Amino acid sequence: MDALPPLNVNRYRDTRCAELRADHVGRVVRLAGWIAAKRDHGGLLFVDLRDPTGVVAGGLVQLVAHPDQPAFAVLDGLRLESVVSVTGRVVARPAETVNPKLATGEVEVAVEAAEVLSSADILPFPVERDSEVGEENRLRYRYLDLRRGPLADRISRRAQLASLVRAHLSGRGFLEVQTPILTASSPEGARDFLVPSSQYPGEFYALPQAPQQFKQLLMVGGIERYFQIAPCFRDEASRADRSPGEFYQIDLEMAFATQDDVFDEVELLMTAITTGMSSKVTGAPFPRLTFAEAVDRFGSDKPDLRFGLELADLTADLGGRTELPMFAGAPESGHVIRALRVPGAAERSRKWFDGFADEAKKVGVIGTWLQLDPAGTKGPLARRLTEEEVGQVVGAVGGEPGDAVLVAVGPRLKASTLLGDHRRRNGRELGLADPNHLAFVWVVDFPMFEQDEVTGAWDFAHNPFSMPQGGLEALRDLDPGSVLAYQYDLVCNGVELSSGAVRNHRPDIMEAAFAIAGYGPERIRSSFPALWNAFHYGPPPHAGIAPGFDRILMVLEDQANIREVIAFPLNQSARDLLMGAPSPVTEAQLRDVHLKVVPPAP
RNA sequence: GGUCCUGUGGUGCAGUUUGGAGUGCACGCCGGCCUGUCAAGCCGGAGGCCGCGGGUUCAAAUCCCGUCAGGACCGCCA
Repeated sequence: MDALPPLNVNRYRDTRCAELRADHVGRVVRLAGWIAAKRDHGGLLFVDLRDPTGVVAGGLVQLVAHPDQPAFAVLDGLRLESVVSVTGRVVARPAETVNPKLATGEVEVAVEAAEVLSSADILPFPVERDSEVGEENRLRYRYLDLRRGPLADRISRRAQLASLVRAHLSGRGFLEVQTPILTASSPEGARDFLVPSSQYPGEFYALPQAPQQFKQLLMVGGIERYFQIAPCFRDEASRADRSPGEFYQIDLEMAFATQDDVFDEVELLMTAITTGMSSKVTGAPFPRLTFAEAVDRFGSDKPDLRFGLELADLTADLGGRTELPMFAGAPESGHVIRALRVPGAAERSRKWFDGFADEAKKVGVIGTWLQLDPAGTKGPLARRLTEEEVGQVVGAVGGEPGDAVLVAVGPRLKASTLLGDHRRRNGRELGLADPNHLAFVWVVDFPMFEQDEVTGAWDFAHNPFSMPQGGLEALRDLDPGSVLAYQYDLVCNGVELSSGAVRNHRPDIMEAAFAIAGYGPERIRSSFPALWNAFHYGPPPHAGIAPGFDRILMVLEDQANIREVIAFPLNQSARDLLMGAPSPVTEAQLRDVHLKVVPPAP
């Protein structure tokens, strides 16, 4: 049990539930808390009192009231979750009634007096009982959900993570700097949340999507190492691991630093976090995969490395060699033939396999398969390939009787990620991933540019401020598609925890990069004036990263949904069911900020 | 912007596939009994526009269309 916080002894209480042990027997104590449960025997009333220490920390004690005391009627008349202050004597429980499930189970408090501090209405859902409750209700009555142990525990772990991060990074010489919440809208990235200015009609602040430009400006300002547990705001759709609206990053940046320097610091930080907050196994240094390897071997830029099931490449073996046009023509059209083993899937329904083929079709890939039925290989490929070729496919993926082999033919990224999605889903369904392992991996060497499929135009694949590998020469001499960026992701158990980069601090290289993306220098100047100007007054080379604070906690706490590690989250559609946000405002408020609402056309 | 899943007393579910009386389970709520429970037990009771609107049908919780709400995913998230 963690140490209890200091106690203010006052008229409400002089002792906490979690403190009560056998050596308190005989003492008269005053406790305050919530009525967690009542067991009424007519001539005897048991009340479980839960105080703010919480059930998780053992803050639950049994009170006993007898009908000859006035306290009996007081407690008997209260609903669950009412708040009381009770005075009574700590007594040892008879040996046969000791409750080993309670930390305080050797004793109970014989109530002499009870004062009602507040009484509760009928509850919208059971608070104490460990039952499933719909998430809508949990969000609407978040304060009741917080009283239930698990969420409260995660919120307390969140605080622990925050102080651990601060202590560690401060100890490593990082300076915590707060950056503005009201700033300027930036043309890149997600949609901004806008805040209208009352002083300047028609002008707006924006909430920062990340303190990206500020942290780079801090580098120019001579701060050598910066960090912040930074709120980030993006007006974008949510996912299970992506909170709509707002989230937190452990934002950090280092001057005169290389990619390896950032990796070293982050490995120290992550190790401090995992050893301090988890019994899960991990090890530094973290392995590194290039983006290309990650896609080729795992079909994902955020692979879960806790299990194998690597993709096999059959392009060289089967491409151009068979009678099948879809295979035969693959190499010359620049397509790949990739295969994934799905353990034990030979007997899956036709619908399941057809579903795979449909998914493939949707992304412009041919999806086909083999079913390694012990009685004979089935599936469309079995009929079309020679026995030797079937053997090649099976051998490449390590297929065993009873498995299925999914095969995708198409453009490299699309064919691979299609199979990568199945790898991830099957890994989850089959329980292949060791839940006690944290498989960190650096994914490095992301491409600098990507090409629009339709127009053929090049654009930045990720952060336009990343330093291209090879600098000016690479931008000048290489095909844009083969320029790599000093851009990296930290991935753990299939979750993208952070993204970072060595920044491009050189205006000349920046101009060259923007030129490839079709932008003139005036575009940089008008879009990022502060950074552009600052970079003309001696910016140091710098690099950084921003691990997602909420996501780290999700992984540590084994939560599938990010709302489970946030005290007051928005729901999937970015509504706050508790506070009722967003909400209309008055005409007067709109006038103040010079806005008129135009309802969307029906 | 799109696809899919869900919506049944206060809560969590079953019933929907194959239309036939609001039929059921657990918890909670109200009342009664009960002196050792700890998910207390026993007896009784109240509580429902089956999310909402429209359609098909002799008949709709059930089938169809629309809509609203919650969730998962795609797009999106430099």
